[in-house]
Amino acid sequence: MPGRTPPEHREPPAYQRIAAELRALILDGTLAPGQRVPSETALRDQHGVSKMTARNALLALREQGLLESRHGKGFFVRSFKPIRRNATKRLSRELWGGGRSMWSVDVENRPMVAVSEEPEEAPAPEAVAQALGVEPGTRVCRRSRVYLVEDVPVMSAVSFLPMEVVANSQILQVDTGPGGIYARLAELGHAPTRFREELRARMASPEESDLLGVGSGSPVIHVVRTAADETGRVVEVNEMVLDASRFIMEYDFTS
Amino acid sequence: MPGRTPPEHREPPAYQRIAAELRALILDGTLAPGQRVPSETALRDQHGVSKMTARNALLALREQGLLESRHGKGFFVRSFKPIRRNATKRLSRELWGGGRSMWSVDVENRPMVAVSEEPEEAPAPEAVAQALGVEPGTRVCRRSRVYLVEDVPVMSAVSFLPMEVVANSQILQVDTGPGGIYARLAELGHAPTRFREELRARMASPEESDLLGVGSGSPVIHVVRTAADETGRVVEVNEMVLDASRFIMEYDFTS
DNA sequence: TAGTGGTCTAGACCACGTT
DNA sequence: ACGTGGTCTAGACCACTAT
Repeated sequence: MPGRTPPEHREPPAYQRIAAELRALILDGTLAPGQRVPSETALRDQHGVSKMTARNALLALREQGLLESRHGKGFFVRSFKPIRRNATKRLSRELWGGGRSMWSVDVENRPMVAVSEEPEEAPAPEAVAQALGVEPGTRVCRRSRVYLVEDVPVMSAVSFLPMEVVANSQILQVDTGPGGIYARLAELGHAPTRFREELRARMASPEESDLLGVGSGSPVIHVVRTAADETGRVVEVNEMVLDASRFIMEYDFTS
Repeated sequence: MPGRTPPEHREPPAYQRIAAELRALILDGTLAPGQRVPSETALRDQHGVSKMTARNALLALREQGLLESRHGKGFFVRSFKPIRRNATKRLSRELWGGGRSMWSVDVENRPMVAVSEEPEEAPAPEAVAQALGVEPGTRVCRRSRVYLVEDVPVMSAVSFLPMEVVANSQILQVDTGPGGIYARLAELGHAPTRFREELRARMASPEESDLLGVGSGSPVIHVVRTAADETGRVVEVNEMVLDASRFIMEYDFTS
């Protein structure tokens, strides 16, 4: 006879009870962000369950984004200090006067620094080629970079630009100079003025969770920004992958 | 002596091998969306592992959003037929002429129908009160609804509107009439013209995965839309939770 | 009744990180 | 050496769905 706890009518499973208990401790602040939670063995002893059941409770919370695990160290309460990213800066002040926003915790914007790879000439992926209006496989300028906040990567971005536009410009250098890509595009007579951002949320792939340092099973935000100049010519396609737990995306617009 | 497979130098765990195998079958279409994948016991026999290990492979894929499970029926390949939601309709045609978008698969927009609850007068939650510019706890009009596509819920939305604005209007009825809330607000002299959407992605809470019918561990998109009239007065705060696997969010804007 | 997923046990060994 | 998470076994029983 296995030592099962006698199931009362419609009792939730043990791992959920344990998870709920920890969840409460996290939400009321008893377990603070960054802090270690009781280990698998500790929970096993405390609750008189097997190690697997204790572990299941922790996994459930990790899946819900409340915990992260570090091999050999423990499970830790994840902190959510969101970075506000407002794509429509020009409009926002005009419309809202700077104030008034939900989730207004932690607005102090810590600096975000970009670490760029060497730009390269590469064939355009299918979808990018279509957006740029070139034949699939056409060679385009590819710029890849990772953004860090407090030395941890929070976002990766890959830009694609048509070679005819950027040829012989500083955009082909690692350092694009003051104002970045967009300033250089403006000097080339292709100032980007029209933008579209397409946005999805999904689970991080193994590579992405590795790159962004988030646990497997964490969500990411996948953004494709298409930028066109005044004539409607697409001059940049920028594919971004963001650690969803660190960002709030803001868009302002009018009727 | 337990019957472990002898670990070669740096071999990936068995459940990951099995998961990778299934993943490949899904990605190359051998296992089509909606189709059932081999059961836990089938995988156990096929790969000579324990049931728990087979199950772990399936759970990993579920966590990555590739599978969903139905108790007593099986694990099924999830289908991704995205719904495009363009919040900035007015601008989009103007800027992009209707065409050109990434992820352009499955654009045929299946109709989305709303099922509304009876509107009610309720105290405004903290954040909502702040956005509406009223005292916390002030009673406001609360409209809750669920949106269905092909009879499955894909999004829930709760709107909050100031009582002074909507008093004695059709907005307090279940059926708001042609054009919906915004048309009524316009008639009341408060046509919403300025919008902000704040957007986060995170794991679904247990209640949300229940409501949206997504497996535990699926991501949702959490949007708060703030709408103001010409004078800048906030006339609606709309909190939406979307099944992330079903939506592509589109925003168009200018420099 | 049979097959499926969901929970659970009581162990085991491995890999990682710290002491 | 020790504590931690990560993987795994060989069973068991429960709950749900179908036949």
